[in-house]
Amino acid sequence: MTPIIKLKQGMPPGHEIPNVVLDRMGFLLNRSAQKFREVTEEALRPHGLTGKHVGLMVLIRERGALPQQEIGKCLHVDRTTMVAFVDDLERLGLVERKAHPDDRRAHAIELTPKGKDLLPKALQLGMAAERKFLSALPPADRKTLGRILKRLVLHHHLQEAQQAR
Amino acid sequence: MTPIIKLKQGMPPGHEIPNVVLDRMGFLLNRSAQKFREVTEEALRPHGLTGKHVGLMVLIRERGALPQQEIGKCLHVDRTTMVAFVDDLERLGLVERKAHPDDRRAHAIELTPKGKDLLPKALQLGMAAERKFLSALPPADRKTLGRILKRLVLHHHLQEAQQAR
DNA sequence: TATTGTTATACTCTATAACTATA
DNA sequence: TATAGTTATAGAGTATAACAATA
Repeated sequence: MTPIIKLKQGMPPGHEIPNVVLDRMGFLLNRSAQKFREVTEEALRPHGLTGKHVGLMVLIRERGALPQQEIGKCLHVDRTTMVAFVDDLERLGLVERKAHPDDRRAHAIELTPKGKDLLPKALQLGMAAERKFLSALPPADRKTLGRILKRLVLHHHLQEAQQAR
Repeated sequence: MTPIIKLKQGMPPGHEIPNVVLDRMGFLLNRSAQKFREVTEEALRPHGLTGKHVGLMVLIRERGALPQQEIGKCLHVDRTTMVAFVDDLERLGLVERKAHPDDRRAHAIELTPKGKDLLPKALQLGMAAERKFLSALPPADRKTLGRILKRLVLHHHLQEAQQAR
């Protein structure tokens, strides 16, 4: 005999996220960021890349060759962490540490031909993952989410830059 | 001589976040979640708590004594990770592992009087941190952000629950 | 003296595998 | 046989301290 009152589709009873938790911004942001990373990494894994790697390459494509710390300051990545990221990309043959023309301490990180070649494909995979991640939202909400988060992140970035002087 | 054209306030030249980066949802979500955690942890540090600890306590207050895995499923925390969280809170004297009435394998995690006492204060600190974090946004946007993220997180939670059968 | 890149190191967050005591 | 809790362990992600080369 099938029960007349159905359980909410696909939800094991008792494991719903309670509202006290769903109303906490920290929980929402953490879960969202975590899930997004999962989806993106799954999409980029065949190329041995993460979203951060792709972001780094996009930045270089837009700005031209940059020293590691310059990249780190734009992407909010520590200089010691930058070493590993650039190591990864260099090992994959996607970027190269060239000599910096004005400062012999610094490197100029450049995209290799292979990097320039792969980047559009990687970006495409990343954007497909993003669409998949946002698929539950109506298009207007996707745009709104981006707008609000952008404002929030810019605010805190600016604030930290002011404190750093 | 003061320059007539002022730099954008507080922004060291060249370290703006480029638009190619600001348009990536992964970057926005990661930075937001990371910054939120910073602000929250700063507020709760005097009590030796993180946002997750407070979330755990709130859940118990709402639902009553629960086994660790039950809590973990609501908060999306692995059972091995739950051990450490409950250890932390027990060490602080805020929760207690009681015997579960129906299952001698399981614990019933309860708030101690000290936990019940501290929780409102901890929640208050957490919410103040949240307000500080969101202060750059107009009130309507704060509400909208919560609504959109809630929908997103619920969608993925539901989807994972369906796949887990 | 300060800065770029580097290494070694450590800390947080999280998950996997294997164990124990129950069910 | 499966499950609740535990332990040991390992992997990401990130940061601090100290160092060499250079500014």
